[in-house]
Amino acid sequence: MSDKQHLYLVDGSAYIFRAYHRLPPLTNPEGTPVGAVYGYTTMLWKLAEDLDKADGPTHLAVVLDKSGKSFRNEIYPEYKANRPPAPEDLVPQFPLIRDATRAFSLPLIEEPDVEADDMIATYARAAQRQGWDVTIVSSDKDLMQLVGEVDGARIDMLDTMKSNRIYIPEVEEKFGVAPELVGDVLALMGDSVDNIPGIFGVGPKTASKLIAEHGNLTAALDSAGEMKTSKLKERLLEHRADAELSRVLVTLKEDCDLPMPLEEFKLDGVPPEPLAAFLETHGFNSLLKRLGAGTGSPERANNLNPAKAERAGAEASPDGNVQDLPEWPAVDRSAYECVQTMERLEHWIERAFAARLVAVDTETSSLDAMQADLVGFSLGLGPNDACYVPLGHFSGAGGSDDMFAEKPQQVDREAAIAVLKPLLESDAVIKVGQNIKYDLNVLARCGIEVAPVHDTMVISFDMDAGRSEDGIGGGHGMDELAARHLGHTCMKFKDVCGTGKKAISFGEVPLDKATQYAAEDADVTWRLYQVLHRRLPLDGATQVYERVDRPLIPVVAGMEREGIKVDRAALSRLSEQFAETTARIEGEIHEEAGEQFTIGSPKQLGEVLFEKMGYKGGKKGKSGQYSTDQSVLERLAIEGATIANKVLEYRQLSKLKSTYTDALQEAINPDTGRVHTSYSLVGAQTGRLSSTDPNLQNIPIRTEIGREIRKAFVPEEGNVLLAADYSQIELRLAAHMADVPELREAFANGEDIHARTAREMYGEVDRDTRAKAKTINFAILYGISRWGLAGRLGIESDEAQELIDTYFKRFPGIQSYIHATLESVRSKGYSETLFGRKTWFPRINSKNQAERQGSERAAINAPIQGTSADIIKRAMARMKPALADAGLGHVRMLLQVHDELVFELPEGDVAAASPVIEKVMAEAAEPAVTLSVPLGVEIGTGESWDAAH
DNA sequence: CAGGTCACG
DNA sequence: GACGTACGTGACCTGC
Repeated sequence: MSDKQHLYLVDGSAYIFRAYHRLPPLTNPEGTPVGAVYGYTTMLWKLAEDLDKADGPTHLAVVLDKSGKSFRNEIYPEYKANRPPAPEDLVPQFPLIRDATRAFSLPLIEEPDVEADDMIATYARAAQRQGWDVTIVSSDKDLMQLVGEVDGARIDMLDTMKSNRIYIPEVEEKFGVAPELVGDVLALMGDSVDNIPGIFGVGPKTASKLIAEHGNLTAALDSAGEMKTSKLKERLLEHRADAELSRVLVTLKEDCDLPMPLEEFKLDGVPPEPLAAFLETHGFNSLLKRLGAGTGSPERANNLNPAKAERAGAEASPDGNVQDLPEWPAVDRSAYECVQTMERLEHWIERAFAARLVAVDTETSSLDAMQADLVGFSLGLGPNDACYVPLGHFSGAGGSDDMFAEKPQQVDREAAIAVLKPLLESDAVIKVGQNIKYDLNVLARCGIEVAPVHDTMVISFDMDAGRSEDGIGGGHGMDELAARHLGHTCMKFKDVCGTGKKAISFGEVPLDKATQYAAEDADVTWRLYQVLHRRLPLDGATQVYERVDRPLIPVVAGMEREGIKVDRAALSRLSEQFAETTARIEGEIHEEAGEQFTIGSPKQLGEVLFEKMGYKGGKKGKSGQYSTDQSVLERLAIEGATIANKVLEYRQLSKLKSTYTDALQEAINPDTGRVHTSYSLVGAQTGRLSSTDPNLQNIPIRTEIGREIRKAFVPEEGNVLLAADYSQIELRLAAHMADVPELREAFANGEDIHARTAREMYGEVDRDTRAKAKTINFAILYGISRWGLAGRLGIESDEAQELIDTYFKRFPGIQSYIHATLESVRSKGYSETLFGRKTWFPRINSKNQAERQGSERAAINAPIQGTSADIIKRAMARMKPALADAGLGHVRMLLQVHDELVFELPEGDVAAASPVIEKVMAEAAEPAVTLSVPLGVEIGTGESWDAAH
């Protein structure tokens, strides 16, 4: 046996985070949480036991991070800037970790302003130079750079949680390159935990491939020039500097000052007294017993550690620790538990309380949260650590209420809700959902007010709106997110419930299958949260998520539950009236055409108009079909085609009937008697909400007949509807953002903005010039083109160009705003609102002109439309507390229509509520943003939505 | 399921 | 030289 020295360096800080996540929340006799300490202690115990083995330590030291800044912060202030604070029941364990180390009489290295990794690297190299072998007790990927041999002295790593050694082959397997190139791979990948940028969109796979192919980082970056056009190429070229900075950040500092010479790390056995005292203090009785016996294997010894938790910990992921995210075990649907007894349910709920963060998903009988019955719910606590709790499953025909239906063993519904409620309402436990607004509504209808919440869908939207990965798509649905971020394919709902006529409700799904599907959702949601949430600060999206969108989730859920009353009888009368009129017009059209045909078919209509009847008109689009839209028909009408006017009227009425008067009656909820829309928080790339089932954001208003439909939206007896509109908010924002003094001044003075524009452009204001100015103003907001403006104004395109030139000359701020916005979007890939909301434009540099120009127009509009959306969202989030403060807690906010909020309130409260609503809306940008224009708010009230305008 | 059309901001 | 021609949505209808 050689007398070769072998130094063990324990990465204590990394270990305790992992132990914290892995182990159950034990407490010592004093009530201090000690779960992580216990894990740490058993780990040291195990190392100490190896003392006499061949490969065991002759020297050992524990290295801890001490708070402070390292050299990395000097070159990159954002380094580790997004680290969340340590969980509050881990904080008191840090000093205990030191106590534990001292109890083992082990040297402890803890230097201010030096990171543990650098200290470990320095000691490891120093020992290696002396010909010692070194084992680094850690699984930190950054440290893998050190692995290897110099002159017969080896550095390897030991992951005690997985009990495996990491040497060159293991590193090569993980990174696809030799250890000395690991830093280059890391530089490309980046690290969201430490806030190391890397190259966005380049993950471990691409990074190792590039480095393996080109040999090093510089060569890999240089190769981008020769690559075929691709996302990757763009990213490599654009973010080269980030990668180079990252390379410096991931490089370990190997020449720190050594606070203690290596020789002092010599192990001389563990004196039993201090250790015994420590074990006793914290109630680690089984270890204490082993110590008394002088032998034994600490890893089996625990009376603190419930057997189940031990098992779960050992099988489950390393943990929720970030460095190990890619090491999660694959989704294993057989690992999920179907909870069928109260005892097991209480166990899960206890564990969820301890975990402080739980993924929640409800399974129901309907996609409509306001009609859905709760069929079951799932909880997720970690990778493959998830359960499904069936509540309303049944088999056989008749439905869950059928007394003949067979029901599997399930927890009693009311009892389950009773134990679930404290968990879901606890301030101390974060509930994570994918589109959790849905679950909020379902559960609110069960009497549970879920809070606080996170939503993986919204987090994704706030970082990645508009982004589309090649081939995968850019949506924010769970299946897509799982594919994109976890490389996992989710079980499809239709594989569980079938599709079309054969579809069954989730309650009919057998429990084993239901458990696989439902618990997987919770598992995947938990994983997505881990991956996405920590990216928020890195992507600069924390502000928008925390200050705009996250607070909005419960607010919008509440609005959906409120719904709005519609006058069914009035809608019904309109439907009848529209039916009669369309029938009459249909006859007239057929007569004029000389044949029966389907007027609602653009194909048939086009053929009748342009072939049979011989009107002139062009083909359009790839389909080769005649266009028969409004503008075409209006042109024909001017040319004397009476049939065109009839078709227009027919179209208008059949649209109003099918989309509104018929559909809205159908949409009345039988339980509440009101119409409940569903808002999508991720529907519009710009950050606007969208409304579906039914869409209450496109209720007619522009025509007299259309307004009849608005009249059917009414308050309850004794109440009124109040509509509060931002006036010209997008133009105001344009005036602010583009810094146009004339327009700012006009808004400040309360002038008619289109008239002011007309005065600036034409020198005089009349009906005609004001109308033109109005068109031009809107054209600006939407990204102008000479042809587009020409089409709208009915002028030639060179004349339109002159108008545009005049506009830019009068308002040079607008031109430079557009220029600067486009330049920024071209280089960064995204636009930004005043509140930091990003919208990505992946086609902004497309070679396809139409594609590129389309992106350019959208990119000009997005900051303005998006800022407006941010502002009204902030107003919405503040509205309820502001009203409550004014003693108006009963005022109900019902609808949002982009620049308008609709409320229902007792008539007598209008005078008190109006100024509160106006103030909240007018001041909604503050204090985050101070606008140079006032935000005007117009308020109206009435006995219908129409009357409130 | 895509395309055309049209309702809204 | 052709491309399409104002931004953002959702619902309904027809016809493949």
